Formats: sequence, structure tokens, C-alpha cells
Amino acid sequence: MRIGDIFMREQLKVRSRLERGSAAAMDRDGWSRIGPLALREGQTAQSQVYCTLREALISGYFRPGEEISLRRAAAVLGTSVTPVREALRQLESDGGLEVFGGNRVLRVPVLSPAELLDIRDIRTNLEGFAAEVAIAGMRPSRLRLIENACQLMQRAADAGDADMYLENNWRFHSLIYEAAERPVLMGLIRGMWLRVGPLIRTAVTAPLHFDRSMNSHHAAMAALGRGDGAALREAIICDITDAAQDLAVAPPDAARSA
Amino acid sequence: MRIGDIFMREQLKVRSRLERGSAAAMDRDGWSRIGPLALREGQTAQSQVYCTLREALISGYFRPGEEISLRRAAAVLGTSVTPVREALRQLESDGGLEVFGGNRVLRVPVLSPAELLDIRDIRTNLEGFAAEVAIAGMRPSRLRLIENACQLMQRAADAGDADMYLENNWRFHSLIYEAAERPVLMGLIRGMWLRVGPLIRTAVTAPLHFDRSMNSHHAAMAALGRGDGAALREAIICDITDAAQDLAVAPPDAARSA
DNA sequence: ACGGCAAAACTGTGATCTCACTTTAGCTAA
DNA sequence: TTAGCTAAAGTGAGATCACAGTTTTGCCGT
Repeated sequence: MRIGDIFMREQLKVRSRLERGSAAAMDRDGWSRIGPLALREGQTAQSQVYCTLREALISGYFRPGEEISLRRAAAVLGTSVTPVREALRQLESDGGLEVFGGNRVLRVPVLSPAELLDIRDIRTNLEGFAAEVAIAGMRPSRLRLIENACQLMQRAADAGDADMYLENNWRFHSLIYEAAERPVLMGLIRGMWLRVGPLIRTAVTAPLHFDRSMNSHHAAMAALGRGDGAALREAIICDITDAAQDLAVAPPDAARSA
Repeated sequence: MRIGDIFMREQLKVRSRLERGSAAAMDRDGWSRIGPLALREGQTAQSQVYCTLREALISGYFRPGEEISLRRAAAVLGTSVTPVREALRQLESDGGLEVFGGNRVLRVPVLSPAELLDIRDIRTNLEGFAAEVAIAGMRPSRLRLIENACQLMQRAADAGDADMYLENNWRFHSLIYEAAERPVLMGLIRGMWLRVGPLIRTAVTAPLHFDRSMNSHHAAMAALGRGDGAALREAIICDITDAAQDLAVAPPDAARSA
């Protein structure tokens, strides 16, 4: 079967899925929010596939255990399997995907409690350190962006808009860490968010999650205003610990084992 | 040109390079120590290429700035470009390789002083933490292996055998961290070693490097014997800091810029 | 001997095809 | 209705080819 044929069929599937409306949001797969790539010149198809899927994973478009097929991904993204395979392999290397069954299918990882603990402690170390370093690189313009992200997050929390909340949550944190001007460190942190991205969407449904999280965020803002690195670090660590708590009490339900 | 032809030609090149003897060790490239894969069934060619090259990078077989060609790698390893491309892309994702010129050639990264500092601080955080956690998971059998690696390292240091020293240095550290039983953390630490691997071989030429490093290692052994997590952490951090010092005073010489 | 230009070699990228294997769908028979 | 088997569809893995670049080589003219 030709790529074009699969492409058209997949587009029809996606279209019909979307037309079913938000009532069918539960059986949406991650592809429903992803369209064909607008192939920009100067960038390889592979890197665009990689970036697109990484952002989708961080944003929680895909649920834990969801399987990603090479041909399906290629069809939806409007390219061939070759760049997709490289991108998926890269995501596997990042820990954002894992090989699953005897069929070697790639799927979004289903994290064990031990792995969650592992990731939580890594995050407190790396993000706490990044926050402390970030104080030195903080500038008024950057501070305004962070302030803005925090406000948007508060507004999303008040409105119960999980999408907007998660988007600005990542923006808030990454803006802080970027001030540390540590590209390698930033890459590791992004890798950790890639792993927890598919879970965070379930965490925000935990009772009082928004309140606890926003408490930490406001504490972080206050520490930023005072230029208090130690306090900022503690606020970030508190945020991470609370989030991990909400993930632990809402464990993955459809955890098919190998 | 067929893969087989390239393969034979490359093998001849490697052979002739080896026959030139150890006097020509300076213009050895990383491939001279790598032979064709013994394709084990049950594992994909891609993963074997990945593991082979990752170990080679950690062991410092390739020097910073050295370029890795897809077809050349495929020829030496006795496979086609497809698995090699995926493996190299994965290594790029790990930070073990970087795309270089307008030709998009993959090469071993040439780290800037800022990146070295970045990596050093990440290592002190992650490896320090891993060391502290490892105390709880320490068992007599494991301790014996670590003790053995330390002795071999001491012997290599006395003999001035850099190869043997580096091999047991990685074994020593990884055995400690593995006792923490944190797979994700272990992966991140391995990633950092992948980045500094090509440099460490130059660091060991620094005066007194062996002495300083072995001091830290013996301190770590003592802390392990006492079950003193804080002391072990400090010993590890000291080792990392000293090594970073030796890397900073011996900066990469052939740092071709883009 | 040296500058410049053209051809050859080499680079990664992406598409396509085949293969071996697994999963699923559907049909047949009890 | 259900168990079981078979065929179809789907899966990733790997090899090969074509292509558009870049880099290197080598030759020719000055």
C-alpha cells in the first residue's frame, strides 16, 4: 500500500474522530491533536518529527501504554517511515518511549512506582540545582515572562483548564531553569519532563492538586523577587514532591505488563 | 559501490594501520579498535551498534572532533547504514555525538569550558546523590567487586597503563552507582560519562592525576567500609572536581569551530 | 611552483521494498 | 455459542537506491 493511501485514510480517521466532538475525548489517541508536518526547509524531517512528538509527549497528548506505530505516525505526519523511525528511536533513547511486546512495538512507558521515585529524586536534585543557579542569571525581562506564566497558570487553575495549566506550568518551570544558562542541564530536565508528561495529565485530577501546586509556585515567585536561591530551590523541590505524591495515589490503571 | 567492497577496503585500511605498529598510535582513529559485530540473535543490529559505539566513546577510543561517517561505520561493523544511522542518531540524542558542518557530519563533540562546567556540576549532583543512596544497597559481594576494581586501578596507575586505568575507573564508579538500584539515574550518569569519555584520556596525562584520583578512590573505599554515605558522597564529588580541573588545564587542542 | 576550476568522491537524507514475525479478524466445525 | 484454526493485516528491521549537497582531488594553465 502506498504512503499516500495510508495518509488519506489516517486523515479521514482523525477527521471523523474530531467530528465526534469533545464527548468522545476519552477515546482520542495522541494523533488527534497532531497534523501533517509543515516541512520547513533547512531542517530535516527527522528533527521535526522528533520535536513534534517530544512536545506532544511533554504536553501529555499520549497516555501511558499507548502504542506508536511507525507507519501510522509516518502517515499522520505526512512523511515516510525512515525519519519517523529515527525520531522514535531518539525518543526511546530519551526514555520517552519504550519497546513493548514480542512485536517490539514502541509505546509510551508505563512507569513503575520505583521508577517514579527514581525520577522524583533526580528531578529534585537537578531542578533544585538549576533553580539555585538561575538566581544569578535572572533579569527583569525574564522575570516578567515568568510572572506572566504564573498568572496564566493561576487563571487556568481557577477555571479548571488542565490544558492551559499544563502548558504554562512547563513554561513557568523551563523559563526559570533557562535562566541558569546550562544547556546540558536543561536537556536532562527536559528529558525528565518527557517521562512524566504522559502522567501529569492524570495528576492534575487529584484533589487539591491545583491549590498545592500554586502554593509552591507563588512561593517560588516570592523567592525570585527576593533573589533568594535557597528558598527558590525549596519551593521547586516542594512542587516536585507534591506532584509525585499525586502521581503515586493515582497510579496508571491500564498498566499492561510484558 | 557495494557494502561488501567498502567492508573489505576498510578492513584493509584498519589492518595496514595496525601493522604500522604502536609508533603510529597517534594517528589511529577510533575504528582501529573496533571489529565487525558478532551478530547475536535476539538483539537488533541497531542496538548492538549503539552499545558498541557507546562503550567505545566512554572508553575514549574516539577523540574530540573525530568525525564518524555512516558508510564507514557500517563497513567496519559489517552491516548496512540503516542500523548505524539509528544508533548514531541515538548517540546524538545522548550528547555523545553532534552534527558538525554544513555537511551535517556527525562528530565527537568538542566541549566548551562552559559545557565542561555544566557537566561537572551535573555529575557532582547526580553521582553524589547516587553514591549516598548506594550505601543502603551495598552488599558484601558487591563490595568485593568494587574493592577489586580499586586494586586493579591502583595497579594500572602504578604501571602508568591508561587503558587499564580508565576501564577500571568506569567499572569502579558504575559498580558503586548500580548499588543504588536506580536505573533512570544510572542512565543519566552513563550519559554524562559518554560526554566526558573522549576527554578523560587526555586528562590522565595531567601531572599527579593518578595520585589525586586514587586518593579520592581510597577515601571512597574507606567510606564504603564504614557505611558512611556522606563521606562517600564527598569522596566522589572530590574525584569529579579534580578530574574536571585536569580537563580544564588540558583543553582540547584541535577544536575546529563551525 | 602556484592559483583556480572541474570532476570525482563522499556526505547525510529520505523513500521504498522485502523479510520475519506477531497480532487480529473471521470463518469453520463441533 | 464457542473453541480453534487459518488467513489477512499490521509490526519493526534491515538493505538498497536516488538525490542534493559538500568536500576533496587532481589536473591544467599561468
